[in-house]
Amino acid sequence: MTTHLPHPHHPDVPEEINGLRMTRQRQEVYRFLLGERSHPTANEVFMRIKEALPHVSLATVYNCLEALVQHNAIRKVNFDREPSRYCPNLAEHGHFHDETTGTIHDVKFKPGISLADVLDLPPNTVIKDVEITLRGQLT
Amino acid sequence: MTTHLPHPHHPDVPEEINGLRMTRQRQEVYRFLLGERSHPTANEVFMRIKEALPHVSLATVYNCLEALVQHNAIRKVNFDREPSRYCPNLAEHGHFHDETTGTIHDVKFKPGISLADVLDLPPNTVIKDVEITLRGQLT
DNA sequence: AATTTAAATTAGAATAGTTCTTGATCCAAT
DNA sequence: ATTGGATCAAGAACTATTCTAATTTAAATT
Ligand SMILES: [Mn+2]
Ligand SMILES: [Mn+2]
Ligand SMILES: [Zn+2]
Ligand SMILES: [Zn+2]
Repeated sequence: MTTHLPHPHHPDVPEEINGLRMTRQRQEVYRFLLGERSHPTANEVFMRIKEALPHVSLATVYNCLEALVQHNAIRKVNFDREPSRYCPNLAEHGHFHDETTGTIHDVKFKPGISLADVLDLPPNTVIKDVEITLRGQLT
Repeated sequence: MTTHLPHPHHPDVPEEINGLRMTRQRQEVYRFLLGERSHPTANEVFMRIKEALPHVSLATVYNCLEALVQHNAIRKVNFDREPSRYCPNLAEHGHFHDETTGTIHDVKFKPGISLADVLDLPPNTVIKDVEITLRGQLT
């Protein structure tokens, strides 16, 4: 193993996000996700940032993704038991899985809609997180 | 390996469900799920029906569960990447995960509510399946 | 600037839920 | 009774993810 030169920071990603120090690896992961709307998997992130960081490991990609999720910089989304995917859209939204193409699309809530209006929730329920997944076809 | 005596069918489960022949193993899996509201995992089903079928294998439980799901007799529900759980409630409903107790509760939709009323769906979208998951606390 | 301390990264092993493979067994139809 | 297809059982294989341990990097302290 060779020694590494210090990694310059990328200009368009801040040095810190929500108290998380942005190392070079975290920057590459975060920057790639910001420009992606495809909800890539950890492995897809890994293959992509290897172009900029040939020595990066998959474990580090998992570490970076987890750190970014923990600091609310990105979101982790799951479809059934498929590999987890990662989403840079921090607004509350759902996910539509187009079965024809395999693509995933963000779906916004209509303005002014609250879940309590739609769901028959038990009393004294405090909702911390909501997940809405749709499967179907774009005709 | 010893030879097995023929297994009698259980009186309260039909011989066939939606075209799926109900073997003794499928009957035990199905009958246990019908009486459960806890959304058990495959392993929990396995441990429970072993009491009635000591020779049953975990692979068979997975096979039975998959067959029942495929024939719309039960539903498979996933929470993040936790082990899959199985639900006998065929009505359209969501799942509330109580973080305090770890229990899962079915959540009905309010009558007369359509998803198109709530979500800003792209045009020409045909929804085949919806999944709503809530996480929070029952205070 | 050198030293110390802590955080982050890496490579590979380990984990765990699920699926697959293969041979045995069951069952319906001939 | 025999055949053929479905089902089952046991264990191996698979795979996304997590863990471990050693190294490297960065921050903090002297
Ligand atoms: Mn992946
Ligand atoms: Mn299980
Ligand atoms: Zn998204
Ligand atoms: Zn349910």
